[in-house]
Amino acid sequence: MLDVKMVREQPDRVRERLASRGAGDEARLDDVLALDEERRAALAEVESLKAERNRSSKEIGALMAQKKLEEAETRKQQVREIGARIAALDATLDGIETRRHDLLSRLPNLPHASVPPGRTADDNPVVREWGTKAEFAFDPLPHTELCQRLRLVDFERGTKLSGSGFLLYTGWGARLERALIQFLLDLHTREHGYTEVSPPFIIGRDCMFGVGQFPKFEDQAYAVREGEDNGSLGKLYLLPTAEAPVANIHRDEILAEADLPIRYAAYSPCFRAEAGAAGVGTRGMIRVHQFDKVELIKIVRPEEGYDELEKLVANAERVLQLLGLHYRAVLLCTGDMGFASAKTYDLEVWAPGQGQYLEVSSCSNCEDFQARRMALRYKNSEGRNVLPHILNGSGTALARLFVALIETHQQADGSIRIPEPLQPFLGTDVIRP
RNA sequence: GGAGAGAUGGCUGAGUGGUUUAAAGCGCACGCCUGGAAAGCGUGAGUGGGCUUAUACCCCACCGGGAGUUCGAAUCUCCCUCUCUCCGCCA
Repeated sequence: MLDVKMVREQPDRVRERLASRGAGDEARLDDVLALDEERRAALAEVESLKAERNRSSKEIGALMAQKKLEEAETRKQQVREIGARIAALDATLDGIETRRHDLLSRLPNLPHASVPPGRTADDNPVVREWGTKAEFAFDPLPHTELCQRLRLVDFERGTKLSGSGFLLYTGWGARLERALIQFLLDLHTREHGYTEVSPPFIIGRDCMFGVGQFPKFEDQAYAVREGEDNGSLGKLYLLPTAEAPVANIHRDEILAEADLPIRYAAYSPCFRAEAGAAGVGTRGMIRVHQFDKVELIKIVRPEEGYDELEKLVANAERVLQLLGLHYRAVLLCTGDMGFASAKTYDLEVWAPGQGQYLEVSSCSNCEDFQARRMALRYKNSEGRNVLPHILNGSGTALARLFVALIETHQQADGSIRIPEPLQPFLGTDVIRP
């Protein structure tokens, strides 16, 4: 959520930054400003009436103590009228505040000044490349073929169980998935200084609102029904990313400055309805309704936000380097960024069997956008409450990493060579048919 | 799932309709005292919003959340959530 005071004081800058996203959000800015103005006018009026009522009620108490009952009755009648006006104004004010909050909560974050202008993913500059595209003396197979030959994933039966977009990992495939999760968690906790947390996979609305998933992207979430028909549908949701619960761990708290920076690493499955994306790139494991991910979350002082973002990206890149996977880092342009983010790097790993790069990590600094939504603050050395920057990054998403891994390290005999750092976790150096 | 008890500031805990602008204690910060400390004494200290150059003053709201009664609600009524104890069920 944007700071209303900032919107009020720098409307032109806010308008320009919103416009740079190219989603037309700046069109709603005038409504926000008008509602804000209305709110403050109504607030001034109702507050002065309340002050008057408070004074009068106190006087009535004094009159009654002095047994001046008739005078007290007269005053009561007067205050009753004030009360009626307050009730009416409060109702008006409530409507204004609801509309203002709703509008404001649907406005995306402002892109940081260092974010390149652009409209689509084609405008994202590549900021870094590591390794080179794997060369093969044979025709590399796509992961779907590899999975079937090595019995790593049973696509048909996954679909039988839960519909398209759900995977049944089998044998070495299931074991590889588990090994990757453990490899990632150990890497980030032992070498990168993150504290491991394991959050609930079913979460409340407040978590979804806090990170900016709700109210705008409600149709993307799976809602959970508790029991048969007790009306609880919609209160709880399957998490779309561990970012949602983990970033909210300290919601509605005032941390000490010494608590920062906070760094969490969390494994979770991620559930995404992908409404409207049916039939687009749905083959195999590239786009699915459920995938595993290790997510990294940081809560830091604003002055350290962007240094921490660079470190976060480096932590995610380390994963791909250790697994010997060629990748590139791109900086998302203004038009391609997510709702809550002020600046985002994506890591795209090369998948030889696909002949394309796959997004396996997205690392963002959301600045204070989420902290404001969830009322997360820390007390600084001057005793003021400050909104920290909240960062999130995939470290990394698994189904696609799995794809890049087996496609990159496939060998002529149909086996998969396992990169050395992963071998202790999997218990083998090669997966054979 | 059933029965009971409870939710007040950083913590403990008083307050059951009006000087409560929420007592008191502990803890905290600063000052005095001291060679230094402890003790003692004094002062201060919550969150959000409005006004404002202001993190000054003043005003509004906040005693788990929401609705209601009243001139006036921490206090009375209703609903919800959560915590604790006991019972049942259960990986």
